[in-house]
Amino acid sequence: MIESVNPDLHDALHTLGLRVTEPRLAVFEAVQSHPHADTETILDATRAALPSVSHQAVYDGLRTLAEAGLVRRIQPAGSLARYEVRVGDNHHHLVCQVCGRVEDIDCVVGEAPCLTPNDDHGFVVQQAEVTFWGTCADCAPDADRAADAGRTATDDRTTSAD
Amino acid sequence: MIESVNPDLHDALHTLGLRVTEPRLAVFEAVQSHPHADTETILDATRAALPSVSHQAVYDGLRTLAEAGLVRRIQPAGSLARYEVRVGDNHHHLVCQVCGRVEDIDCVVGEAPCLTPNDDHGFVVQQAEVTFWGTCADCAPDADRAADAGRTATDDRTTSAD
DNA sequence: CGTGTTATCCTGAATCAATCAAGATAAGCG
DNA sequence: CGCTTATCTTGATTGATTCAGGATAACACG
Repeated sequence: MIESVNPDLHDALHTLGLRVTEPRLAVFEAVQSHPHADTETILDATRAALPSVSHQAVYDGLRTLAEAGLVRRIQPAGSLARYEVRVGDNHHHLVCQVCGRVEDIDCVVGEAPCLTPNDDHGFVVQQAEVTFWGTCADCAPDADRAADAGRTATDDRTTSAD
Repeated sequence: MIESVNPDLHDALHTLGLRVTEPRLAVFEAVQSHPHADTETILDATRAALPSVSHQAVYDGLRTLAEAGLVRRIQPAGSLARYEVRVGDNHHHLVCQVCGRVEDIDCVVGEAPCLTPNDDHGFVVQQAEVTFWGTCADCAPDADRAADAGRTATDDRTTSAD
């Protein structure tokens, strides 16, 4: 039922010693076609291709693919887990504080060195994750309306590395 | 039972039209003395000062204080909600992927401009949050042992703005 | 192409942080 | 000091995620 058998994915799973199963392929395609979708959306999308797939197989597939590095799991504070297939390409996220919508930020202005902590507290740092919090265009009108009551000069504030 | 009645906190609550209650003061002090603690730890710490306080009052107090901007709620992926009293001072976090321990990073090397997205997708960006993922000193031995089996040149990789 | 091993999936139940609801209490104004 | 109502208490509920045991099928091997 999976029309496009992704050869790269097949090989990647195989190389990692993981079995190539229909649920896994369907879950991967669902993530691919629904970037930043939460688990329930992935579940629905997976069932569109493989109607009989179980709830558990999708959870398990997402975890396995994430651990294999084939999908990336993100979870902005207060949000459900979300998944995407873009991995290892140095991008970050922009999250709407109103509706939770997520967009990709290909890179930040500036170079990687700016993402080095000044004191690593003895940690071995493996990754720097940047999340931009804001209000998306669709939700902006609501925010404007709500803010109209108490608009002040502080609204001029835009990005701050807070 | 609250030995040190924080005058600043008292005023801040009052100015915001919020009532100054023992549970709120105790919750604030618990957060202050247990940086990055999760809700259960805050609950226990609050009860050390105010034994009869309810579960709900602590949840409510944390939410109220967070909405008032008096405490900051952070929630690294896969972790429970954590709280801290440092607000508005431009700092970020370093999270251990093994034990979940959180440390503060006062600032990143480089300037705020490096934390401006290159394409805001129509969002009004209010804040940039940086989370460094790594392994803390206490957990490092475990990681070393686990990695010994398959150590490769890629282990040289340190920070990347991934 | 058969066969065996076991990773993976399915069904169904459990977990548990967090939230909701309704009545009781007390903060703070006049 | 008394009134209003924000806040707290008690108790139940939600809901994403995980756990468990038996059934199925991927794939290594002969």
